[in-house]
Amino acid sequence: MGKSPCCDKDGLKKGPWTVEEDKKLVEYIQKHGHGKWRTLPKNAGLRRCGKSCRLRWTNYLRPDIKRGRFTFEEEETIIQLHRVLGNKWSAIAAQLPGRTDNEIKNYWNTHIKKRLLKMGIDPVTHSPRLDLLDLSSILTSSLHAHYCSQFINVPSSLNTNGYAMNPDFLDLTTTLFSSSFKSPEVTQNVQEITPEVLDQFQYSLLANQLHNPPNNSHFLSENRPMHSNNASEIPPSNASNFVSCHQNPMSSYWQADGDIQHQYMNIAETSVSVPNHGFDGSCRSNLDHFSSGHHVFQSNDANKVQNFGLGSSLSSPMSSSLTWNSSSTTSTAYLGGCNNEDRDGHSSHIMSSLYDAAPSSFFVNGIM
DNA sequence: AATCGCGTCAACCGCGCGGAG
DNA sequence: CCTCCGCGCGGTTGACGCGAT
Repeated sequence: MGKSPCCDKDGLKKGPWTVEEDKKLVEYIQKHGHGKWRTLPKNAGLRRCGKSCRLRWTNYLRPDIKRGRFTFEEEETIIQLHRVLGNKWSAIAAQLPGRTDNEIKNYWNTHIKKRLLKMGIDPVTHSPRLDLLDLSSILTSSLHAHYCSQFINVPSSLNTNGYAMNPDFLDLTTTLFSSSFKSPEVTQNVQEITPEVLDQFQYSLLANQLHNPPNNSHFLSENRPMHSNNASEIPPSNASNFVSCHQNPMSSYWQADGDIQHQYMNIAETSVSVPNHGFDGSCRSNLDHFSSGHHVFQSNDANKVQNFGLGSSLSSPMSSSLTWNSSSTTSTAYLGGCNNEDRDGHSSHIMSSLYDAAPSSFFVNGIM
């Protein structure tokens, strides 16, 4: 037996609501409360179906509806929750007072989803995928690459807080990629990354960051020796900068792991790999956190990374890391965060946020 | 000025779940 | 149990506005 329609469709109005209809609905609900949606339109004198009335009320007329653009914090929360909950819009909406599931769904589909895709992030799995990366748009900013590669300090316009750009950042990704991605064994759906591509990518990230600085982030540079790691150092001195920038305690946290402090980022994570000086190319990938056969770091050998590709999908990688050792340094790069430490105990951290266009807020802290 | 293409978002539609009888 | 009903959810549609041509 088929389900009976919620109401008789004949003679019922569809389409946009008029001011008059809104008024009738609001007045009725204020007087009698909502619920009984099937009978509500008749009682309220509306030629609409109950479903339409409910939708109009919950998505538009409800007094606690919040209007206006989504804030940074709201967007960040949506991304985080979507990563955990998927397309459970009502569950996500429950965490955002005044926002409706419909509004969040629309905003996701029209803004966030596109932005993630453009950045090479799979909006379903929240994993980095280079095959989704809109290199053309990113490389547009590589017109500035030459400019960016020539300076060490951030231009004065961005240097108001005395923060200087870490020059080593310019070498970071290229070294790792050129050391690790020479294998021809690039599987299907995995895009090979050449040093040239990476050069452009690396510089364009920087260029994009410099030309589109998110209003809530800073370039940071801080010489901070890390001779000892005790509880009092967690979070480290720069963590407060990060947290305050995002004003969302969910967005990052710190964790001690032996001699190295790890900085994690919970919002959609990206793959920012940070090789250090003296890197000898001996890598070890840590795939423990990956729950599917597709992974970002493909390892043919327990101790060496032969391929570094972006897999077709990742299922819920809560965090992932790439660890490598060289004669002088130990580094761990996280998707979304990185921590470097050399033999002398100096550390550097790189964080990326996916809030704006291509990784929008890099936190570059400390250099030996 | 007219047309086209695209982005946005309110509204619709179909489906499924849970409760009542 | 089974059926019906009310409701909520998520996917999709289509009207509208705006910028580009």
